[in-house]
Amino acid sequence: MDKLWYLSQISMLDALPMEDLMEIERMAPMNQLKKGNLIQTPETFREGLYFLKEGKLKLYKINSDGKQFIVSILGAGNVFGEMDSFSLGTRDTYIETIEDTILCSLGKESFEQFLIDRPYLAVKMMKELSALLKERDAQLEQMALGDVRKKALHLLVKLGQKFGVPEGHYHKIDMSLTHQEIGNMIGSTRETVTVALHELVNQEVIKTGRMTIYIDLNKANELLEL
DNA sequence: TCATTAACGACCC
DNA sequence: GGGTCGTTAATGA
Repeated sequence: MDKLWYLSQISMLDALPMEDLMEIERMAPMNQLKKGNLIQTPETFREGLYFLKEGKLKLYKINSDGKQFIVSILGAGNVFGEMDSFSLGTRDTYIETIEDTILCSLGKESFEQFLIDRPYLAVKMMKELSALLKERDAQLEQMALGDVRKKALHLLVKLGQKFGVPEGHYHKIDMSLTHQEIGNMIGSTRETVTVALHELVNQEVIKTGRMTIYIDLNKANELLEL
């Protein structure tokens, strides 16, 4: 597959002229990684900017009890990384591939110079960041005020919007999702998630299969409005 | 009252 | 046999 095509699919870069994409391509080597690969820990942190071309990553932290909290799931087209001038908040996180993944990395020096030469890219990055903030806000509200059923539903809506592929009046969430992982994402336990999902199935908001979930986004949003 | 803990059993690669 | 999923009784905030 063409490297330039991948770059043009990355939302933060999609406004860039072709010549800029070609320059990034020259600067940023491409890495292929297998599923289940731990690509960063708080100890092995490296500055730089990373573009996710294909596959999915999970970003998570581990608390003192050894419990895992999944901060975010990134898919193709997402960007992560950290350096002096700005931060995407990934410094102290573990980052692990949950699918076979193609990653493109840009060193700190090359990117900062690239950004200084192209102010319009900085504006684009601010838009990305503010969208991210807004999403975090909504998530925070659910985490603070909702019961587990609402937290789970809100999470599934987000995943459905990001990774959903239409199938009938449902969206299939295109990734392998265990109850344990959902628990890790909303700060709850597997058993509670199982019960909560079962209730949602009874309300016909979602359908479940083994490690897959289908969600009716319209019904789900109606339910969250209440 | 809602969620966690702990435990057991079933199902399926 | 390990990972996933369903259930339930006891306990906690």
